[in-house]
This record gives sequence, structure tokens and C-alpha cells, in this order.
Amino acid sequence: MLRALADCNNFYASCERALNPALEGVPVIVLSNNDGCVVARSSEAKALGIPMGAPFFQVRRLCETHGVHVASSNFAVYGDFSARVMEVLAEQARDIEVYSIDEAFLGFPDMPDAEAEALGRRIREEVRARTGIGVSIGLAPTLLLCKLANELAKGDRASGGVRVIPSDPAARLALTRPLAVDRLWGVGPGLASRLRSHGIVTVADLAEAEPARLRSFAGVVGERLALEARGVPCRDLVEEAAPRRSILSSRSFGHPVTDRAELEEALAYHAAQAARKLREDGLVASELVGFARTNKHRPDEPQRRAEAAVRLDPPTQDARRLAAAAAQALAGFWEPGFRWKKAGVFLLGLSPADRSQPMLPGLGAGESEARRRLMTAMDALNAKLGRDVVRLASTGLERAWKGKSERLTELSTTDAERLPVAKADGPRLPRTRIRFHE
DNA sequence: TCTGGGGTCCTAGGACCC
DNA sequence: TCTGGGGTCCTAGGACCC
Repeated sequence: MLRALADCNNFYASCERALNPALEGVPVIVLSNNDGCVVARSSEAKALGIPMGAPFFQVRRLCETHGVHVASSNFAVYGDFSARVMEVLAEQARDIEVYSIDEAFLGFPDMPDAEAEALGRRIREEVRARTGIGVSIGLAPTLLLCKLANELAKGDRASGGVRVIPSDPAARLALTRPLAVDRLWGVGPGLASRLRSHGIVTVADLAEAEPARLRSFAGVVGERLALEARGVPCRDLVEEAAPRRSILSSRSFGHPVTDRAELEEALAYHAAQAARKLREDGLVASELVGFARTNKHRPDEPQRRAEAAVRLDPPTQDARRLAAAAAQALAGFWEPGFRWKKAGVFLLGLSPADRSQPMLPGLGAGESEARRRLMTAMDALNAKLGRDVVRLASTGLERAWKGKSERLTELSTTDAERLPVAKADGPRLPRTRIRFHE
């Protein structure tokens, strides 16, 4: 089977540009939540030397000097673009795994390398024509090598955005001989130094190493890497999303929080957000962990990372119970005298909602049913009126702790050109959960 | 002044059991 | 001083990813 990775170029920056064609040729960056860090850069912005992940205040001058367009992130819009890109990709491939908001693994029948390259070019053109988003495509026999091929395609203009890792083993070794092993997906700084200390410096070294030997000093992770590097697939496309194992809602504050009531409000808000995700996925949680931390970039201030866990018995998806549990967690770790910078809620021990309803007649079943109907009604209203229109009072009205988002692109509904296009006859996408990150 | 958010997988070690 | 040999389950924490 031939596999491929299609990965959108500078995805969030490309979305901003697609929304506003006047940005063509202009350097564009997109900021993280709270307008804190740079999370996406157009090629022009990269050329200016703006680093990925840089705190915005450090590059603000540079941006002003060079007329960089700066946008707050707008994940709802990027999610819409993502869905359209994935729809086009799904039409082009035999199998698809939507891996993240801006990339998908594709599966095709085997074919000669030259045909694979032509196929990659066709797909790339189709996505650009129908969504305005540029993608790079790497094709290879294993997903690890697809990732590598994609990275090579992105780094080399002459490749035209498409790269095939040769199916012939000798040609593959020649290609990967100069490539450092830490360019591989899954090889971070820790694993890279361990591999180097055993004489594995390049991707070709890894492909030539005995997998069993890798296992002895780099565990099953190392063994799989070695196999995939030599063209033996260890992980294949996953078309059905695995059930979620945890849910996190957290955010940095716009200003330091010292007041307990304010912190409690923020935790209630995150509990309610996490509860909404639970219900969207039809899950219940059996444990909530509330946490808060001070500003780690201020060594002059007292530092603390505090958390407390609360069991949820029976497991629940009810926003009110989760908000109450978050308040209980806060009571477990609260201590005055700190300037809190960030807080959030983890939900763990997730299981399908239908399996966990109380079985004993008369024991809480009525209350559970009433709670469920209230949440269903709230979700239905918010689906109609807009997210968060109906919400818990405990999550606050003022929300003074909220971070800033000052550079959102205005979406004009009077400009027909900019309206997202809905396609009624598109193919059904696999039920893969798209994760919003990057 | 200002420094993101949301995940998964693997391993080691302890509790507990027979 | 010496004091079995497994097995499973759970948890904490590291490593890595987008």
C-alpha cells in the first residue's frame, strides 16, 4: 500500500489570507490564545526571522517595522477551512485518517514512484483550486517516511510541494544518509541523544540498525522507528477515531488573579467547557482535577503549581456537578498570597454515557434524568442561539480574568465572496475527531 | 507590562493477589 | 545475613506531538 501525508502550509496564516486576499504577498502571523505567542507564520514572516513560538511582545517591533499583518487566532474559522480541505482530500484517496486540524494521512493502491509523484501533484492542485489553501504532500511506504517526505517537500522549493521517498531500498538509504535522525517524527531531543550515543546519527543509520538492538536501549518506540525507517509499517491509517481518554480546558488569565472568588469563577467556566466537550462526545467522567499555577516567567514572585482531584460518583456529564467539583478542588488547594496566572480543569476516567446510568431503581435515577434533560435543553438552545448564550451563573458575567484577543479578523457577512461555501453533495468523511491545536 | 492549549503513549515502580 | 515467584492493575511522570 502506498501512503501519503498531506499537510497544509502555514495553515492558520493561510486561512487568514484566504479570508482576506489583500494579504497576498504580505507577511502574516497568527497569535495563540491571549495574543501570547506566535503560532503560525507565512513564508514571508519566516523570512523576516520571526521564530515559531516567540512571545509576541518580543517581535512586536519587528512586525511594526516590516508591516507584518498580525491576527488573533480564530479556531472556529480554521476548523471550517480544515473541514473543506479534508473533504477534498477524502475524494482523492482510497483511505483517509484526519490526523490533526491541518494534516491527513492518505492511503492508495501501490504504484510506481513516478506515478505516485504525479498523483501527489494532482491532489495538491485540486486542494488549492477548491480551498485556496496550499498543501505539501509526502509519499512513502510507511507513515514515518511520509512525514519525512513531507518535511523534505516543504523545505525544497524545487520539489514543487511533493516528494516521494524511493521504494527501492538502496536509493532510500542514499537519500537518507545525510539526514540527521532527529528530523524524524517522534525523535525529540531526549531520544536523539540516546540514539547518537549508540552510534545512530542519521536516518540511514537507523534504517540499517537491527530492530532488536534498538529495543534494548530505546524500547518499543525505538524498535518501531527502526522498522518504519526501513519501510516496514508498524502503524497504519486509523479511520475511526479512538475514544478520547481525557479532556482538558485551561487558559492563561489576562491579568494575575489573586481573588479566590475570581479563581473559582474561572474554574467553573473551564468545568462547563469541559462538560460541553463531554456531552458532544457522549461521554461521562469519573474524576475531575482542578489546577492553577503562578507565572513561571516571574522568578521574583512566589511560585506554585497547585492541583486537587475530585471523584465523581456516579460519573457525570452535568455542568453543574462538574462546576461544584471544581469548586471543591479549589477548596483543596487554595492558598492566599499567590498571583495566579493560569487555571484549568482535567476530566479523566471517561466512559460512554449510556453505560453508566444508575441501575438501581429509585437511587438517584430521577435526579440523573432531570439533570440530563436540563443539559440537553441547554445544548439545544446554545446550538440555536450561539455557544455560551445559556450558561451557568457560577461561570461569571464579567469574566474579568479572561485573556485578550484584540486582533480578530472581522468576518463580513455582507461580502458574498468571503462566505464559506457549503457543499451538499460531498462525500461522507470518516468519523475522525479533528483536534484543534498547533 | 506582555511568554499557548490540548493531547497520546510508554515506562517504572508500588500495591495487591495467589 | 538470610527471607519465592509470578501475575495484574494503577499511578506518576517523562517524552513527544501538533
